[in-house]
Amino acid sequence: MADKQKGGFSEACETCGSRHKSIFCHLAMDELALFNESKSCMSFKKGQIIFNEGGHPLGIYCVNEGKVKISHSGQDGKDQIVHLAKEGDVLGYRALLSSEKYNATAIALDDTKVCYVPRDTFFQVLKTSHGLSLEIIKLLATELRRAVNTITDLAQKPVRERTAEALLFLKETYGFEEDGATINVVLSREDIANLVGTATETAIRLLSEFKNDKIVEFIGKKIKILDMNKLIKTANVLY
Amino acid sequence: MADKQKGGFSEACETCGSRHKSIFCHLAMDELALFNESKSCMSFKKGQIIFNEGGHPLGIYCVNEGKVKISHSGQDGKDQIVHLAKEGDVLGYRALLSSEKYNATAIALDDTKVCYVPRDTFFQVLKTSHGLSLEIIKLLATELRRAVNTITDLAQKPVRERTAEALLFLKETYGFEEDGATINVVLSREDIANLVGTATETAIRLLSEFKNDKIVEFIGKKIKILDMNKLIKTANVLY
DNA sequence: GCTAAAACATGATTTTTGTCATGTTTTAGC
DNA sequence: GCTAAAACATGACAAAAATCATGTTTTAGC
Repeated sequence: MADKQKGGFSEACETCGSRHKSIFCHLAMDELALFNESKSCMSFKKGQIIFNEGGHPLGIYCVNEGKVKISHSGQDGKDQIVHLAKEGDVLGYRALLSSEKYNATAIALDDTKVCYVPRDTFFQVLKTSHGLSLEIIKLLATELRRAVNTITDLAQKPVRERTAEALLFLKETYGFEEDGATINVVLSREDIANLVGTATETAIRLLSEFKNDKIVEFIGKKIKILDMNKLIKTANVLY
Repeated sequence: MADKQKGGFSEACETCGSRHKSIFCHLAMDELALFNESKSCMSFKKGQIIFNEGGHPLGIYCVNEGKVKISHSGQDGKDQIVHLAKEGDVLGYRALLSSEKYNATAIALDDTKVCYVPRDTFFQVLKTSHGLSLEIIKLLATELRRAVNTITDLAQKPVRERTAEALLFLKETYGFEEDGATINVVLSREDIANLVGTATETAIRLLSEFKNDKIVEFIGKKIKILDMNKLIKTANVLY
């Protein structure tokens, strides 16, 4: 199990660096203090489950460090990756806010540290903080727009374009290494396939093609973009 | 152009029947009065555009009567239908809330009556009404879950299953006629294809197959479900 | 360092789906 | 009611993508 602790790596919510990147950026000091009193800090090793589809949400998770994939399971058990989270991202809020079970599973892609804010504290602050409501509304609205764009892509674009687009998305989400070209995340080919929405073999083949076309190069388990223009062209997006 | 008027078919927001089905169900009387003062009533004929992708939202639309398709345009101009609205639904709120341009176009499927609440009034009420914030959050959260499920379907299910599912969705959204079997909406084959996410010819072919399999029957421009069990099985969903 | 499992790779084949072509039916406007 | 346009339909074919099979490489655990 994950290491659940009150002390450990944790610092106070009031001084937390991740906060400024999150929906809690505008909270007042006394509201942050409420969070701080009741929050737990948790560490998850690579591959560990943070929460599970079908489970009941009892709080929200704030990613402090690390990377998390959020995937939704189809009928035959095949996963579709519907979100990739990083430091500053909040997880599990959608289910909590609509009083539903988790509609997806969150798994750490890296060693990950999260702060867990229990349900009651979250709602208590939500009740008084209109700013938080608005931040949540904005976040949901943005996610919804992204989802609609993904729907259109899945319905209309061929797998090759979507695969190229996925690489651009990974770059947007996790950025580059110091070399300014290697995408800073490790995903298996299966994960990439589940992000693109295709068979694993197809994803492998297309990535090999991209390599042959000198669009990308594989550096260990990471992908380095050699020709951004070609990649954008292959993805068929305005950039 | 649409007939924009202050009087006409409109009744007061305070007594509007559609309100109870909408996110405005918990508004106080004085808040409703604010809406009522500033709202416009508009009528759109079948096929008319209510708002256009890329345009700037200046208010929200409350559907009073009629049916509306909301579609997002792909690169090659092919539309993807991302939502179907009916009485009580609110349109255009996502773009307004995230201060973005419209990400989709709304077109009347029927002769449709809407109430238009200008931006400022909406935000004024939103500022004071915590209940409205929560309703909007719930609505967005529900839409987001639906979108995630659609994404998984598009990525994983074959067109035949998705087409059957689309018919079930149309039934859920618009219900049956008095006969208890005919889906109460008229959509062209192209619209159905754009809802399913497939080519028009493929949608036509699959619907013909469903007819041959005695799953559905075509009554004029409407679709009658003859064998619900078979349809559910074809859609491959738990129901 | 050895071994089993997982991940990656690639070929062959089949299935699914889209595209193109063509013809018929229905609808809307004069 | 006539006519043009749109919608519907269907066949033939091509392209895309999934599946199945098999082999190699890498990784993780003892």
